[in-house]
Amino acid sequence: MSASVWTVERIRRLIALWGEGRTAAAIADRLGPEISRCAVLGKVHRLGLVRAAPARPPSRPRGASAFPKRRFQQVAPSRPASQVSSPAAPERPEATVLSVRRGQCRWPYGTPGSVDFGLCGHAVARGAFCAAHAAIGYQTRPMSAEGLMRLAGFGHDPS
DNA sequence: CCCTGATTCGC
DNA sequence: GCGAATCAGG
Repeated sequence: MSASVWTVERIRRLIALWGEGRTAAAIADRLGPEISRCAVLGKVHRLGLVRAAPARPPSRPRGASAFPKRRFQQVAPSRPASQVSSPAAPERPEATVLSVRRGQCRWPYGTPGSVDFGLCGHAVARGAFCAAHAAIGYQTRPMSAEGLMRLAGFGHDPS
C-alpha cells in the first residue's frame, strides 16, 4: 500500500503551521524527515495556501528546467526573405570599425569584440546601410490604428 | 553564501 | 499529486 506521505494529519499540521507564519523549512522539520522544504512548498502551493502575495511582479518564466541550457538566445540580425531579392550584400565584411567611412554601409558582421568583427562597407543607399541591408534594417512594420492616430496628433483622450 | 517563498515540469 | 530544481529577492 502506497500511502501518500501527505496524510490527513500531516496536512492538518501543515495548514496550521503555515497559518502561524512558520517558514517552509521549519514546517518541514516538524513534519518529519520524510518531508523536505520543497515538499512543503509544493504542497502549500497545491493546496492554494499561498501566503498573501506581496504583489511580486512575475519577473520571468521560472521553474525547474524551464530553460535548462537555452538561457542565452542568439541575437543576430535575422535575414528575412527581403534579402533574397535585394541587391547583393557582401559575403564578408569589407570595412572595419576603424576604417569605415562616410557613405559606407555599417551593417555588422560577426561578433562584436571578436577579431573577425567587421562592417559591410558597401555604398550607402539609405541611412547607414547599403540597399541590401537597408531592406533588412529599415523594415517598417505596419502601424496600429492607435499608433497612426497618435502620430497624427489625435491622442486618445476621453476627457 | 545563507536564507525565503514561488514556479515549473518530469515523474 | 508529488517534489527536485531553479528562480528572484532579502
